Amino acid sequence: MGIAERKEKQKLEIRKQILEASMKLFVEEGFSNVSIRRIADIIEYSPTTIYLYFKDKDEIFYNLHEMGFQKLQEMNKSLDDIHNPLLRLHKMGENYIQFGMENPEFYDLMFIQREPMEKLTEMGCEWQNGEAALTRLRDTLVECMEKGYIAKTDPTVLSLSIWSTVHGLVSLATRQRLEKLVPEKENVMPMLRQSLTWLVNTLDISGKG
Amino acid sequence: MGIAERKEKQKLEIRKQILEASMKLFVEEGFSNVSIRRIADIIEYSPTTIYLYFKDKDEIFYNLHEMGFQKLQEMNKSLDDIHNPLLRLHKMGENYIQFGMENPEFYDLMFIQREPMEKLTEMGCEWQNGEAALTRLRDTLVECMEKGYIAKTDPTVLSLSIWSTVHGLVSLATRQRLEKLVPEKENVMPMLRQSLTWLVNTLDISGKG
DNA sequence: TTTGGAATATTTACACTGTTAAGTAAATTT
DNA sequence: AAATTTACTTAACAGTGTAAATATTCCAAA
Repeated sequence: MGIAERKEKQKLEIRKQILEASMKLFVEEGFSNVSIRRIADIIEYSPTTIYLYFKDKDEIFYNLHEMGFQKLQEMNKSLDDIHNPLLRLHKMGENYIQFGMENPEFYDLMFIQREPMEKLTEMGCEWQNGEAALTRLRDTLVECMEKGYIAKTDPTVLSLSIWSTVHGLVSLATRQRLEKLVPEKENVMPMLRQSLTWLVNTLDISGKG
Repeated sequence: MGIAERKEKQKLEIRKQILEASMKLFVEEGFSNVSIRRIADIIEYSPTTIYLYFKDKDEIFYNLHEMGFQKLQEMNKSLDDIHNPLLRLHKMGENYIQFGMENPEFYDLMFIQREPMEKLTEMGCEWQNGEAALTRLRDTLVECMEKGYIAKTDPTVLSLSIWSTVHGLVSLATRQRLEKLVPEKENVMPMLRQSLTWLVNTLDISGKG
């Protein structure tokens, strides 16, 4: 059936348009300025048409949240080249911080806003993207332990500790909580990096007998 | 002038009523359910009256944010009894985590939402509460270093690292990002504690020559 | 005691928000 | 060509924060 197929494609095309318009608003004007009506303006359809393609606004944000993970994943491709697992861990942390600071709105959606997670449980499925990222962290940590770069300990606890640290760094910075600790804007990123370096150095036992 | 004085008191009284109503809504129904109109319903005034006592909604939230810090400060009074600075650091972290998990809405306002910080720069003043808390952390760390409990390093960097870790723990937990890592709800708090314990143990060099 | 003015409170209104239900026009099938 | 399905729009509801205009209350001076 050629017609049904074409229709299917048209439907996907409009879906794509909606997401692109949302993304544009989202990146250029931030989370709070993405409204159904403004999306509708951009794609030149009436606001209610959007509901024929997405259940509600949160479903749009859920999709944007997934795009964010794709972006991060892309950034992390370079990690495969790093054989030393501790160096890889360090670079992984740097990428995470850089991603968060350069894409604060995406970061919000991925790790701060409640909506995407609620959508997830509503749809009864798993947080595949987040879990994949977490698994990568954990695997790297286990490798570090096996090769004697860091002390042996519960990998889950350690994953949580490290993720919390980098997430804490990014979210405190993007939510303006570091203005006293780091008064000048241009020093924020270096400071976050220093903090991460401290963490990795503290973990490192390879040079300590 | 007895009359002017009484009027002053009445004005403060209504201010207090507004804040109490906001707090009630805030604690019982959460951030997003605090609206000017609902506050007005509770205090039995028209919505616009509120603007005679607060410049805008964010100013109300700014005040709630300060109340949150008072609550946390109250919780931290017990810290004075702990002479061992490393133990004190540990307890400080536990209090922080407990406060965040038990008062997620306050925590939001204090460390996640952007509004209170924007209000702050708008008013041209400092984040006294946050800074005071940070100073306590830093002082404790310096004491730990001086007494040989932890390795000597830049106290600012270390303050940031530790704060980031505990903030990361609380915010990932309250924003539903740990559901894969810690599937059962009742295990979340213990897990956060374990993560903190790992951090403190890693810092501790007192038993290592 | 009455009057004028300041302080306080309310009404009305604007410009938004997400979302639903009903109505319409076009495309496709019968 | 008529009937039916699909795609889309219009109108509407129930909210939101907030500004301006209006009304009311209160107190001090004439």
